[in-house]
Amino acid sequence: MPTPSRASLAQIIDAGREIVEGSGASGLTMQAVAERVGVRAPSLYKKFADRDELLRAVTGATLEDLSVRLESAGDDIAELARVYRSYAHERPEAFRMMSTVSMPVDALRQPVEPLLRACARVFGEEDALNAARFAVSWVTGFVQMEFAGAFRLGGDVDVAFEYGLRRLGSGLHP
Amino acid sequence: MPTPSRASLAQIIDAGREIVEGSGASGLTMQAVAERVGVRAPSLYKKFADRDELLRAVTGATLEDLSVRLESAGDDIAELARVYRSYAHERPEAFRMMSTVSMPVDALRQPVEPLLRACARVFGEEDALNAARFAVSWVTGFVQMEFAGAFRLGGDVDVAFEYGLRRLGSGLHP
DNA sequence: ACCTGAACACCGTTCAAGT
DNA sequence: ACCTGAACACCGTTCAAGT
Repeated sequence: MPTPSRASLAQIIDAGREIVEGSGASGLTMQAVAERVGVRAPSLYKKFADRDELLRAVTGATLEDLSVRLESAGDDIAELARVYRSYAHERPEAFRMMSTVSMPVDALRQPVEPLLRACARVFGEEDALNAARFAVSWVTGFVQMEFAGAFRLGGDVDVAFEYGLRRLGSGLHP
Repeated sequence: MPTPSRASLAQIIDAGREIVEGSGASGLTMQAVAERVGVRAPSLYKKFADRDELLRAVTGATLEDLSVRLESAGDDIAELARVYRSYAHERPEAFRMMSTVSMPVDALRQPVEPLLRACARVFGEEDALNAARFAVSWVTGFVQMEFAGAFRLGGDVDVAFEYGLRRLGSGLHP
């Protein structure tokens, strides 16, 4: 007779996200997820082809989370960058996975949407994509180097970020 | 009686770099390195405390490599960025490790030196550090998103890079 | 001094057998 | 239908025993 699955997909993903926040991506093992969800590791293969698919699902949830955050950030490019960075500070491990786990294109479309809109408003449709790529490259790189400890040798990092935001502004406004 | 070690530190690191280029960081196992160097895995622990230390050594070699490249790139910020990106394209896996493996501060000092000099020349000592961080954040983020496949949804990536370089220029020149 | 086999704990993954 | 124990291949790491 049909048996309902003991752990829903959403439950598994949530468990995964909690583990990531606590022990990083390397702590996200099939066994750890299974245990937290009250099941044995092999059962997870009913929902995910392999660990990589689970990583993608967890990262996908992070991207959706971030999207919501950015949506409610308004139309200002600088403000979007600040919200992006503060999200990264809030969930450093999840943030890392965004650039570590290779995601399908569709998952990346949504979170860039707000920035794309902001850029289109300021520069017109034509330059929007290039401008958005410029901005997103800078902010992503900044946070990543910050996390990598590359900004440890002097100067205030928050000041450097605001400096960058100003430069971004004058870089984008012709 | 004293026995000379069968695999030098340099040989091990070189073996590691070759493996990385072929199979990525995840392929850089103690066993794979040991085999390529003609020794058993436990022997490697004579030279490295653990796998992480080996990863750092390999990444350190990459950073030195990159430094040499950048040194011979001249004093132009845009040119430095181009050289940086082309190095990343040449050794994508090694490049990934630069932001994945957590490195000691000292290892990061050398490769930024040329950019720092270029920025000091253009903006003076005072703004050099902030300007360098702005530039390095952008170019690092750009290449990383390029590798992550974030730039797959339209537009030419090379064009976007040159666009970014122009924006970087007008962003940095007040 | 350096190297090794054997062992341990821990992975991901498969699959036949259970309900 | 879903779940599981057992098994396999593969890790990192330790250590006593070999030369």
